[in-house]
Amino acid sequence: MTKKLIIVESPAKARTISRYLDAEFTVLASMGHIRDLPDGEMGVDIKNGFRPKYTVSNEKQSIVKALKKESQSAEEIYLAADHDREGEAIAWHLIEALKLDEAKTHRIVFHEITKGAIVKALEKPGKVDRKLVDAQQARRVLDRLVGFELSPLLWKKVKPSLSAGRVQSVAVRLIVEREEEIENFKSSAQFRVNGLFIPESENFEIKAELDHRFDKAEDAKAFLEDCIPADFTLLSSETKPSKRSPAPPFTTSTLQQEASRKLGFSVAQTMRVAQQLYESGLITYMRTDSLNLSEQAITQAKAVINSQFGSKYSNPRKYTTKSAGAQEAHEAIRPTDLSKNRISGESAQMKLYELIYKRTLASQMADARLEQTVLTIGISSRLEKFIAKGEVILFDGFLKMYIETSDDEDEEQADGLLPVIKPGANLKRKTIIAEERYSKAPPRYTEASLVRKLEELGIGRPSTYAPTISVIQKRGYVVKENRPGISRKIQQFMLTGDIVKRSDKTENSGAEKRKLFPTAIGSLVNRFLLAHFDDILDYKFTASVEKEFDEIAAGKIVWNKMIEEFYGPFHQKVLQTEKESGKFTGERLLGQDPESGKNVYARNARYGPVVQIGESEDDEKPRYASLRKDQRLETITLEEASLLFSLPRAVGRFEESEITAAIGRFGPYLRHQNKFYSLGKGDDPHTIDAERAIELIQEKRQKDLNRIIQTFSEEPDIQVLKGRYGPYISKGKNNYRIPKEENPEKLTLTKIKALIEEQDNKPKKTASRKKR
DNA sequence: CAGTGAGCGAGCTTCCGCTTGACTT
Repeated sequence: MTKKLIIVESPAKARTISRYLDAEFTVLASMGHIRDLPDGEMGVDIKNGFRPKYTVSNEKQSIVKALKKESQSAEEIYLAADHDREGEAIAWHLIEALKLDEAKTHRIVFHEITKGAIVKALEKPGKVDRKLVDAQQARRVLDRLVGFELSPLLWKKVKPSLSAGRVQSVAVRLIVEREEEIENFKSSAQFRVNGLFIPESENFEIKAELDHRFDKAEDAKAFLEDCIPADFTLLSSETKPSKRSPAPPFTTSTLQQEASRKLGFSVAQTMRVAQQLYESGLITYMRTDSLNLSEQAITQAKAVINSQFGSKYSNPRKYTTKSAGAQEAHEAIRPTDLSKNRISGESAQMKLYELIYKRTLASQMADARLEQTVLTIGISSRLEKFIAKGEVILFDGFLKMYIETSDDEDEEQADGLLPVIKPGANLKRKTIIAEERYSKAPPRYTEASLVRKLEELGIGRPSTYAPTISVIQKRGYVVKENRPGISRKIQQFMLTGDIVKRSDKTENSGAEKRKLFPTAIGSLVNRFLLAHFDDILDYKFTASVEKEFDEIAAGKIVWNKMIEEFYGPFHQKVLQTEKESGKFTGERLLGQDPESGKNVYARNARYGPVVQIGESEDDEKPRYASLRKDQRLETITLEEASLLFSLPRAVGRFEESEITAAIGRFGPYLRHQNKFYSLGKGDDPHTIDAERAIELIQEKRQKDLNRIIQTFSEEPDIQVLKGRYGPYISKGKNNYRIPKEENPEKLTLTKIKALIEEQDNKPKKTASRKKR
């Protein structure tokens, strides 16, 4: 009975649209692309104009079948995939795979899901733009050729199962190069001087910083001493108005960044929660690069702001996208109903919704008006000046709703209100402090800041940011980790009363939380690819091929011609690298071992980076030692290598057995009678002596003894122990729960055996189902 | 959990960009 069929990409969209239309319309979803290149082979006929071989994957079979059935009975078919390159291709694949009759098939597009927009789109149907489809084919084939020729090369030259691609390899490069920048960064210290002053006849402290920083401690100290007899006078007081504007509404990338900074969400978590909100109809589509808000949203925002804060807080705005390669098929991410300021549901959903709600409304609010005041304070004994900066909010505007955060950790913050005082006024000095401050290396990437960088370079799309971040971690190129910083001494001089006192302190610097670090294999693959395929690893590669895709879409060049021009030289390089270069281990000659005179190398081996004494070809096997986690193949020195070879080291004897010290996967440890004892921060495996080692062993034994609740002479394998999560039963390497109602001290051996039996046989409890 | 590091050779791995469930734990 259906007469008209509309096909969109997402089922949530299909549901909404069908609500707006009469029963003569059926709206179905294609669930994204319905066909693609096959999984297990290249699927591109290189000799015949790069003709792609498209297949319908198993998981899409049932969708295609359903769409086909419905389309055969429909009088008119409207293909309403997104209005961008991929959407156009989806529409074309639908025609091909469903064998649609061109005469009754139409292409329609809309950028917001409102009744008006859909009706308007239906009124002027068009045809699929084959040139745009060709541009998509070029994109698809290029990515396949690059990925499926470079990856096998890596399997041969570096390690099996690795991968390379236009997007992921650049993401890894960014992280490797940032690490190198940090490694090469030379931190320098300068003395910053801050003073507290009180104006005459005022009861107010002014914090001011000196307009000069001192390189040397003695200069900083001399300055403070000069300040002892000095008079302080206000030289000038300048006030000027300023304003601050709200941030635009969210795109995928900015949502990921803010959710990471404000809520601590990973990129994948943000997308998972956003998807839930989208499917519940609470927000618009979450994979978008558009800043656009629909007319209806802007109107509703205005009404909500007017009624909640008054009309002077409202300032309807339209934002335009600046980011490279944006395709703008959707709206910005916003609540579907701006009158709903909170939702019920899981905590993560509520938090993310609130973030989106506030950001959207704030983007439609008035600028904040501020007044900035700068006071300049002169010193009678010196030429330098103290500067105090103050900022007062005259009108809060959007700040009432939302304040965007920044990645920059130590942004200068202006103080609040400063008193009105006249130039020429005298000020009393309270304390002046000169403190050493070290310059900071560039920050390591977080998942979200890496996404921002990729977007800036025009690499990847909203739908691939999260998968890309996860694939480079899955391949082992990159790890997300916390790392402790190092504490260092800070020199500080303080002037109070008439005395300059030295008062040093320590600060912890360089501690990292959930940051991305390159692994040994990540750095190695990056070096290999850069050495042979620097053009593809070029940060501008995507931008330059995108330009050609645009030319294909404009009909200026033919798609397979463009691919041909790329593939020729690329494939030559693949062949040449395959033939001419051997296995790539990143081998470096560090020098000679002073004992044997043999060569010392650093290289990547089967289980990761090692240092090696002697040649692999020699009859006598080389000696190996693994690198520590904080050491890198590219930078390790001969001295560091010889230190690694000094482990495992014999420390002494205890109870007739040898104690050895070494560094393992979990840090430094002692080994004695096949038992392991972790070394803490205070002990170094290279220098620890027998006395200290025995002390540690006995400490650990005592601790273990305290853990024992029950043992059984007839079954030495079985023990009842106190653990981190309460008492438990241990048998060999397995652990077993003790039911709450049992007293662990009184458990009999028979009862224990029954518990073990019971838990061995019963599969683990299934987790409670997720509510929907 | 605290080791390994060679080579043989079969059979496997891999890209990016659209979109959701259907599977476990």
